[in-house]
Amino acid sequence: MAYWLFKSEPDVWSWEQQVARGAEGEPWTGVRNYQARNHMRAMAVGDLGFFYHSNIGKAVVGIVEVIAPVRPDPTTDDPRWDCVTVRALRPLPRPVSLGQIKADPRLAQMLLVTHSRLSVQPVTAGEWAVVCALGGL
DNA sequence: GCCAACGTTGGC
DNA sequence: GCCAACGTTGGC
Repeated sequence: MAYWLFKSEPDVWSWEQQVARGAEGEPWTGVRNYQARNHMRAMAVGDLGFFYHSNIGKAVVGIVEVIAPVRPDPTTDDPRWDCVTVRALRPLPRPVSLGQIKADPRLAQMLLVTHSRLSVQPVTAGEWAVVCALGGL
């Protein structure tokens, strides 16, 4: 199983909205970047991901699970773009801020730090464990 | 609100 | 295939 990080601006799509979708989940649409798309193509059902609030909040706030494999993004006719479906699994008891992540030497290689604009990114097992611990899991 | 980083587009 | 122009992202 692999680990990922999904970025969303909370005034566009927030963790609260994701939670409200429940077990049905929500397609992760709107990705228009090849690298991010390729990461979604590499996902498998059952993979886990962090839900990160960008711009407002700037923190990892929860954990989602990939529940449907990659398919064409229904929000565009452009065949280049795909989406997966994710459902909220659990919130982090304590959201982990970007500041905390940047301050932790164990997380210095996180793509969130080194490639801050990438909206869907892989997370290593080590990084996953550290962020979960910081978040109170 | 600003601006740096960087990805995409399109002319040549 | 190069590269300038342009648009977007996202931290501050």
